[in-house]
Amino acid sequence: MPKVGIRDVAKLAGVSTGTVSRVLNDHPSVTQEVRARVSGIIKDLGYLPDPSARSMRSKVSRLIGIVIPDLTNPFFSELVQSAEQAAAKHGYNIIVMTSFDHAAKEADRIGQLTSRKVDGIILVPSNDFHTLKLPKGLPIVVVDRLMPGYSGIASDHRSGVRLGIDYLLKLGHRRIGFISGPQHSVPANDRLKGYLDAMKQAGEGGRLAEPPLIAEAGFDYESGRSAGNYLLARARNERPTAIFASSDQQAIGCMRAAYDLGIPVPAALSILGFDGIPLSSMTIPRLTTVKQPIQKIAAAAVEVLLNEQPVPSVDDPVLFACELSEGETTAAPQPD
Amino acid sequence: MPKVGIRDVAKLAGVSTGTVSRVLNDHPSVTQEVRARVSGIIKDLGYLPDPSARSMRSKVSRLIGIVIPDLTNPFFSELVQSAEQAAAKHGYNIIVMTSFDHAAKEADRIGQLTSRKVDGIILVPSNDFHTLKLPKGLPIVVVDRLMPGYSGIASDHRSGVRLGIDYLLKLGHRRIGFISGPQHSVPANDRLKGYLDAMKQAGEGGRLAEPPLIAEAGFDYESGRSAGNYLLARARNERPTAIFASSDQQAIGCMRAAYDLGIPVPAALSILGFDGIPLSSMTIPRLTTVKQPIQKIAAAAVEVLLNEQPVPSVDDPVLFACELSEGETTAAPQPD
DNA sequence: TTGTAAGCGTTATCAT
DNA sequence: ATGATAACGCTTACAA
Repeated sequence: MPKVGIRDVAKLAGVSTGTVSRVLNDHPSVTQEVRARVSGIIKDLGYLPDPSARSMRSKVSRLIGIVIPDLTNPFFSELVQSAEQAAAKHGYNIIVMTSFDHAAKEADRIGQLTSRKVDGIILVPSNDFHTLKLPKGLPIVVVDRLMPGYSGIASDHRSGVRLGIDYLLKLGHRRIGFISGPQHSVPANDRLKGYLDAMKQAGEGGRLAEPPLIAEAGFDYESGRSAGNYLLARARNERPTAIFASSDQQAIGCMRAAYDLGIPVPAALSILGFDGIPLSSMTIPRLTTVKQPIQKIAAAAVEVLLNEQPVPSVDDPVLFACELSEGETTAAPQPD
Repeated sequence: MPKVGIRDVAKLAGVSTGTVSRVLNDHPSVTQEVRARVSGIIKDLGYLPDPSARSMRSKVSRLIGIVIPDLTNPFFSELVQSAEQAAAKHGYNIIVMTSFDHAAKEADRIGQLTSRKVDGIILVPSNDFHTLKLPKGLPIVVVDRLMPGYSGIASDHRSGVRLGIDYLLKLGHRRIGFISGPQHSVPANDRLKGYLDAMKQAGEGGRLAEPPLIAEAGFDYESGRSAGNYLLARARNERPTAIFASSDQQAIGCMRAAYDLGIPVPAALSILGFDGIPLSSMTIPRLTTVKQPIQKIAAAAVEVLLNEQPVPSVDDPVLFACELSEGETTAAPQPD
């Protein structure tokens, strides 16, 4: 069966290819009657416009690229899935690419997407993003790890952390430890700032966050575990009664550390995570965590790229509020 | 800066556009000298061929579609990531789509990919795949959940399970429970068969697998948990000393159930998972599991689509061997 | 409102 | 081995 093209449709409908094209693109200047007839024929013939030909003329590919550091990270896979959903609603499709947090790979991926003529790119920059020059002229929205100078969308990490700290304070904790993320990570720093702010404001009541109560680490499980070991390796009345981790994976690593040290959670140690990945509700005990609104972020990113939402100003990113998800790893502290 | 096209390259190189095109496509009939000169100009000008124009003429999009039930499932996200890697090596990109295990959505996605003119589709069918008609003429390789009548690539679930059972038998277990996957799932059934085979063969030594030692469940955490509860809700000398789950998530749910019942793992109960997702090494204690060779599967799928590997015959799928990953959830059984 | 026709940037055919 | 040129299937001025 010879493939059916726009001409076949035109011929059968008794109109010109131009009119068919107008119907295809919802151009207003087509009679209801003609539109109906043409649409009918299109359906009957099962005609599908060739996206390459379309894109070549119109310069619109209906493709969105998304570049993330690691699809294996549940946070990012949920982000991609949400973006796919949002894009599909608008007739767009998603090309995924992984940068492995490697700036060179990332630049390469972005180049590929550019030459693919995608209509926009959703980018979660690699951690050494500073090396990166983004192509001008192609709409790019930076997500999660905001970059100065580019419009971005993310959770409000800072106030999200505050949410968590306030919760711990309310439970009665005073020696609250913090596992921060990697030094150069923007969200990691925002979270750290949130912690410092909140502790400072807690003032005399909350013991000042001294460096010893802060451990720097990667966002991963193993780093969380060793950070936990570090924070817990001191006398009982010196060590934190609660630890706030910058990621759920860290928090789970920290649970492991506590377990290995024979410190019961939450009886002798409360642990709080950040992200709200599905995994967080599968641990034993279930992790209490600050949940990021991933779907909102993804939907907003897509809408910005499709101009359904104003492009956020370069120095004023769109931030979505986090919410606390109570699990079983937090409780009131034991007296010393 | 006016975009640089093939003509610009041709002009500067003092050749025709045809020759440039030949260089672009590694056509053999181009002098080394000319090829070098043209390539140089291409680099200098930063010329990137327009994929739409290319695709329109050549009918090749250098795009591969991948349709999976759920990107949030770590098994599938690793599959997608591996496929992206493999495709990139060949200059191909990946369009991801999620079916949410919904046949209608799945059909829609496949339709989209078809009209996108992707060069091939990697499909993990939804669980009610029987409703599905795959388009003829477009290379499709079915992965993981094999479908009778389509060429497929997967792990050898059956012998993978056997691997696990043999391991448990060797540890001394005889009452080995099994949490199966959903009834209509092909891999679930393969795993179940593997279990029945192995137990049968264990013969007198291994107690015959009666229905009560088998619990049917979804692949998810919650199902695993209730299946675990079911299997463990009996007198100590009646209940299994080891449970083999059909997925890691089930196994983790089962760990949870055991924990809630006060049954220590692995002292009083060994638990074995299946899949080998990253999560499996993060549990407390670390899960022993049968690991699927996801990367091999993804790479093979891509190569089949690109004709770099023979298309597996319709009734003889390519199966890759699993391997056992020893964790801390398995040990010799306690005497009754 | 609708038809006509000129491209869009390549690749492929046919000469040379 | 290379050049000239006609498609590829559609969108979009411009005309009618």
